[in-house]
Amino acid sequence: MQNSKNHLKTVPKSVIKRLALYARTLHRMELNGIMRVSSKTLAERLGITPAQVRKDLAHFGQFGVPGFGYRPGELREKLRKILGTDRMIRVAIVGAGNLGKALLSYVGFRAQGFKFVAAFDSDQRKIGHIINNIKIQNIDNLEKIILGKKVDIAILAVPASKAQEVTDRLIKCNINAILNFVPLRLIVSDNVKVHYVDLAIELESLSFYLR
Amino acid sequence: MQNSKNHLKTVPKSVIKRLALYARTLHRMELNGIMRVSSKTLAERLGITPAQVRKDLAHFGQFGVPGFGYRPGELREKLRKILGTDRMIRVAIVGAGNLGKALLSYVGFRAQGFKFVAAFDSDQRKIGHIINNIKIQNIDNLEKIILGKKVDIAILAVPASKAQEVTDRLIKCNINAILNFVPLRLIVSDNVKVHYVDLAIELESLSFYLR
DNA sequence: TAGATTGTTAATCGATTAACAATC
DNA sequence: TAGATTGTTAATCGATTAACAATC
Repeated sequence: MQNSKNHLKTVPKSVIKRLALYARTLHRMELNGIMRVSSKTLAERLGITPAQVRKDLAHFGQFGVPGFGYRPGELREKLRKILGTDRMIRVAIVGAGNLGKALLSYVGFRAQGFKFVAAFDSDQRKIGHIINNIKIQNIDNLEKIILGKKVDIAILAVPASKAQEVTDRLIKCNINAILNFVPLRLIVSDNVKVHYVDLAIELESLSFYLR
Repeated sequence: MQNSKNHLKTVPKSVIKRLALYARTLHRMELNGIMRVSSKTLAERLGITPAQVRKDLAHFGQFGVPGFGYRPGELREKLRKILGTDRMIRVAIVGAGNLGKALLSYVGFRAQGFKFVAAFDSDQRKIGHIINNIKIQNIDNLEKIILGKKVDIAILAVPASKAQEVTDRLIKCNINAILNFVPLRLIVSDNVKVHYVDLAIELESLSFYLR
């Protein structure tokens, strides 16, 4: 019950996201030389309850010392192992429009241990350009290049009309994790994990709260 | 109980997001000439249950015809009224780095009835540039310009070190809806609504699912 | 009318919070 | 040891799903 792999089905996505938030916060504490943190302190920083912090961690084992709390560096290391971010994660991006290009040079990704290893587009005017040291390649060569580069995660930022077709091709290349920016539900088999980032929906739902 | 304004506190954010998804799906159906849709069909398109569709709508009133279903155009109009997207929403963006610039030209926003009316940066090399017809202005003039432009929503895409300060200034200009791309919890009063889009966390939590 | 599908209530499921014995 | 905080169980809360009478 210690190993994350047993939990693929049972641990809710919301818990996983919070684990990543804990890891980030712990990192900042580490950089500030903090040697000790309680679930109470960590929770305060994130606007949640201490019980939730402890409950989330309990999915994966015991990481604290009763009466003391947690050691930031230690806990962060364990969270990174659980999340699988204790190694470099190799990312390919499909679609080098404005959004794709911005993601390609997003410094937040590099800081967190992600590395772009390939970028694709179908537009001749974009192919060959180099952004953040990555050459934009012809999407016709997707399969050949992806299979050679050991890609872990694909980011999808293509026009909606191409999204499903590109997804199918990615999956044939054994990609089973996709971060999808296309406002469309992708049809994939159960072993493929898709996270949706829907920028328009975020804005639209905000407008509900305008006084 | 019909008016969305009464529900600001009681309707969960997840419901509001689904309403926006319903509106989008209904729009596509409309464009395809579909004159009638059941909660079952709508739910299938979105991968949820028909009961959830009906329950979500029930927060705001009765929109369907028993034995018949819903008229896409009609329901979409009502959802847009509830969401407040039946008018042009005016958006300002603070931070014109790669991400900011990409958002500024993101066509998905225009399609949904959002309009950028101002963009800001502190970098002299960016100030004065025009992107998507919007001139990037000196952030020193934030207050003056925002107050003149009736901004509804601000998008935050500045470096983490500036995020809280910029937020405080936006709120002083009566902005009470912020779409925040900075990986940091913003401190705001209760009447201000912040939606977080945390790109690094999305990627990190995906890596958990890598087989 | 018969069939279909709504709106709504009740049942279920899951996630969050509270409480506390264990323990450093 | 006394105080603090964990890990975990039980209680609460909220959201999702099922069921069905109402009704077009």
